[in-house]
Amino acid sequence: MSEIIVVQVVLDKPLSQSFDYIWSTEELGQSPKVGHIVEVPFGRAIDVGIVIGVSNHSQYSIDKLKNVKGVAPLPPFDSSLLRLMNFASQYYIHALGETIVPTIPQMWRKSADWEKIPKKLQAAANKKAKEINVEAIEGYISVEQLNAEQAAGLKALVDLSSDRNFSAILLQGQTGSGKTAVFLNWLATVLKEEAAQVLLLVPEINLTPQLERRVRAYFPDKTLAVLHSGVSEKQRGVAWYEAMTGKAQIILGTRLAALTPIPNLRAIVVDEENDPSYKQQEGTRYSARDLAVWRAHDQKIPVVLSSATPSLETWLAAKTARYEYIRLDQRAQGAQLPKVHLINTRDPQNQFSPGDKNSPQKKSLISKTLANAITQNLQERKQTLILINRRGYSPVLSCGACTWLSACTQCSSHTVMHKAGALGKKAVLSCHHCGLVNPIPSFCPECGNADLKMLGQGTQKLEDVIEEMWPDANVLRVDTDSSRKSKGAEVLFREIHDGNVDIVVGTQMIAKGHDYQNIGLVAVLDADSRLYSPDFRAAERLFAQLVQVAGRAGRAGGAGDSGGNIYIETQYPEAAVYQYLLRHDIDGFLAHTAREREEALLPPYSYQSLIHAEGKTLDKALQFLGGLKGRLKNQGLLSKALRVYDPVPKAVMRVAGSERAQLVIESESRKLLQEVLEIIDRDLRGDSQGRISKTSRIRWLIERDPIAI
DNA sequence: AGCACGCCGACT
DNA sequence: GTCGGCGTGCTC
Repeated sequence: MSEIIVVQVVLDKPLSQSFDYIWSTEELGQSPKVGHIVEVPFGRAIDVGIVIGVSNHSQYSIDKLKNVKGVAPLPPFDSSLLRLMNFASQYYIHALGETIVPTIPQMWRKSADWEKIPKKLQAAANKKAKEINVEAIEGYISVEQLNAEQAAGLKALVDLSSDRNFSAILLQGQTGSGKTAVFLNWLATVLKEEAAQVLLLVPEINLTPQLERRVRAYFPDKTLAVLHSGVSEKQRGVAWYEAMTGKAQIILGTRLAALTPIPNLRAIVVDEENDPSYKQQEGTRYSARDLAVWRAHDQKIPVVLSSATPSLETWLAAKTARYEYIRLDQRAQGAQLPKVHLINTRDPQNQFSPGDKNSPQKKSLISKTLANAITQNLQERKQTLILINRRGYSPVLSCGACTWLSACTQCSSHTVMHKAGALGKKAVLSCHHCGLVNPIPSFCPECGNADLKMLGQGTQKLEDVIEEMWPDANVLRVDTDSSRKSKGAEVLFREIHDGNVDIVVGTQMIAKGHDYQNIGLVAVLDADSRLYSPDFRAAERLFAQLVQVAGRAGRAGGAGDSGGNIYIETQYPEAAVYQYLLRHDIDGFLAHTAREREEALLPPYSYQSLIHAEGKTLDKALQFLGGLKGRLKNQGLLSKALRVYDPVPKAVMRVAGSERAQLVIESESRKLLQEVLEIIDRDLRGDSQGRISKTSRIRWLIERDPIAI
């Protein structure tokens, strides 16, 4: 009888250990390899897991071991991918199985599907062959079409990446400076190597069919694998397979693509690297941007971080020569930077007075100065984009007689009024935190008064106001509600692009990566509201968003074109974020922010971590974290070098019925922080089942490098 | 995490 | 009498 084979398998459970199984080579038809995706019985269920070790003995009694039931018809994960997964698991303090399994597309997680897979792959291949023939017709943008600056940027990139070594490169340039053309041309040089594969990461909302088409047009003879949550499960499964088997040369996707197996990976691009959507906010809370840099370093390949407004982390690294630095400062094709106008809403001159003609019936966020500018822009037959960061009709309903405000029964937040037709047939109150939708009461639930008023305004109400102020204009609303109703945002963007719309009202969604041709004016109505957040990154995020929307204006660049205008309504025009924007001084703003952070010892001058706690009552959550802090203190772990703050309630303290608190830990030493987080993990696990404390019934979570505090 | 097992409270 | 609450322990 041949020797027994035991494999260690990790599963998608919050358990740090692996489980041993018998591997029957005879039954499974192959010998085991680390990285195999397998199906195993676990408890009374059948689960999918990853082989992380092979041996011929077990700590566990052999006769209690169960057999591996099946192996996925896939090559095993290679060692470099497993290194990446191991790193992510350790760094983000999440079990290995929980880190790996969710990155596997559904179709490869069920053995029932495994048999059907050859057929599916063939069908997909046939379909693809047809598509490519159509798309190859589109234009191929060659090196020759780059301007001098772009060509120099491309040459610098090629030079930096020619020696098969790690380098991280910041490619910084304004919207319209041609960053995309530069890095696509660079990727083309990398792809001259026959089997080479490249990874192109884009933020969530940027991965549009438009961009996909552009990439396809650049690389008509390469296979493209597109990975994001929007593509169907089946397509995702096929794309992932093509990436993993080397069939696809270009892997284009959102953050989840950062963890795709890519055996011949030669280069990575992270587009709009500062975008917050690179940070996963559930499960293993990784930063795809950071993992991309780690992966490039581990595999000794170049990674390009591209942005108009780099994150402070990246910008400082480039300034201090830890990263390479390539800049594109010209706006291509003679397009000018838009002129920035700050409208001080506290100045009565800017506001409507009751007698003004054109004054809206309803009280509106649109100031007189802005209204005049919009009227003029309409007369010039250019499109207007109006941004307001609030979905719905009215952010809160209030009682005219008492102090009642519409609030969610499950969360500590107000419920937003949505107009009839937006979320259902009738107008409703909806909670944007838990999704709860309730009918609108006819009377105040507190005092019975029937006079309920709407406070403030969202996209829906603004749409009404605009239709009233400019009755002849075609108005289109673009937000998650309206794009869900029609067939996705793409249809709406098409409308704008085709010039069927005069005024667009929408959330930040409309600012992302779309090349509108005829926007003469962009207005931002509630910019200040984004500064009220206690999060120290609020200004940095607002600045990046404003630069991005400003980039939407004045792309037409026709002869004698004024280059577009952006109007920002604010009560604080003197605030740094607006003043630097006024001068288009991105580096000035980043330098200013860097000084502030350095003084306060905030990231990137320190590293942070967050311990989340969630339970039945706020007190219990706070006590739980307080207890943890006490134990850390007793162990002598608190110091000037490792600061543990007091537990505090979260900004939205109550969500879906449970109450939440958090605790911030901060250190200048990444290593020290890591060590302490591992101690905390062990401490909390000691009294927990998975991630729920046994004694206090508190659900807890350690988050590394949080982006919102 | 899921799930079974087990021990106390108000109900057809 | 029992249905079901959730505290406790286990999963190779």
